[in-house]
Amino acid sequence: MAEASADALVAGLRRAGLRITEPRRAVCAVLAAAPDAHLTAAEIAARVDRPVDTSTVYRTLEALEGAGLVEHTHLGHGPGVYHVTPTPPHHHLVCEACGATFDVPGRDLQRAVREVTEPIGFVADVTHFAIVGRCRDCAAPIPTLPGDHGHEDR
Amino acid sequence: MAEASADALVAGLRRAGLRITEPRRAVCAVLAAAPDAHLTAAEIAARVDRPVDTSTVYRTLEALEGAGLVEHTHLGHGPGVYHVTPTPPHHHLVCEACGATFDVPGRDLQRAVREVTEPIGFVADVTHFAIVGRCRDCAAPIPTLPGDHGHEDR
DNA sequence: CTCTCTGCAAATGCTTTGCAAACTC
DNA sequence: GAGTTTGCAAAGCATTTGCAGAGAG
Repeated sequence: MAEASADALVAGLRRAGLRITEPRRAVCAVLAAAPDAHLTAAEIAARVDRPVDTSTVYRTLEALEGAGLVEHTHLGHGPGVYHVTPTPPHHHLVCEACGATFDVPGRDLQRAVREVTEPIGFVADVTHFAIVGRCRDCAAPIPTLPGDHGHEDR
Repeated sequence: MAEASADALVAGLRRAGLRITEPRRAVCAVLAAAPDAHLTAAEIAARVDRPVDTSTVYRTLEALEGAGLVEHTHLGHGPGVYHVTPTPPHHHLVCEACGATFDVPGRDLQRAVREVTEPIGFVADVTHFAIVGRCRDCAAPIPTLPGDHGHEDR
């Protein structure tokens, strides 16, 4: 088991003066079990052992986020994804074609972003939104198809 | 500046083999009238002179986007925003506190992003998602400086 | 025992879709 | 006239909210 144990998340909730319940424990367990994954609220609800209502999942995630234990991000047009707050800042890349996601260290990006945003006094949170594009497998092939604009989404 | 006139948008639709209708003309006019704004589909529907159904607005925007004349972006948790494709690639900054949006040239950012994404063969579209954070007024304990940059839309 | 949290159901906001009629080419 | 497009209405998702009862402290 990793450092970001379910217990740590539960402890964080307790520290925030919130009550510890079975549904909350279960959500924490799911998050802790996949510290590197990007899970939607629905996925979390599905992975939980005992049935937990979607609204409870959202409320729990909201509580965890408020305590700084969890972050949520938008990886595309779909639902938001949640994950335990990572120690090192990182950025998300999402392939708009196949939906694959990649984590990249935010160090270099953070520096570059700061160069652009600092002049106007903007403090950026690089981790919150993803950069979309196309991964290696989806980018190169199919240069031009006859009569096709190549704009398949979804 | 390349005036993104309504006629240019209409011409683009025609070039794409699509039909020119009053609703489409009207949507093009609204977009052309605010080339630097980020409009939601609902806002476009509201600004149009003759009543145009929301679904038609979406379908028209989809057509314009497919023709490369319009882009849409997610500036936060809310609805997506649309604007005419700008000549120079640029990026969006959104203040999570006051909602102000800023455009920054994407040149430097694009380069930095490429450094990070190229090793894994990822082709990024930097313009699609916004970077959230806090603008000078909402973030800085620093007193106000003269010569503010950035412009508010929305 | 008190007050928070849960589950259910219904509501909300954004976007998409089916279909017959209207319109463009 | 043929094939797109439109408007309308309704369906889909993701997310939020009201409320009575269950459970934590």
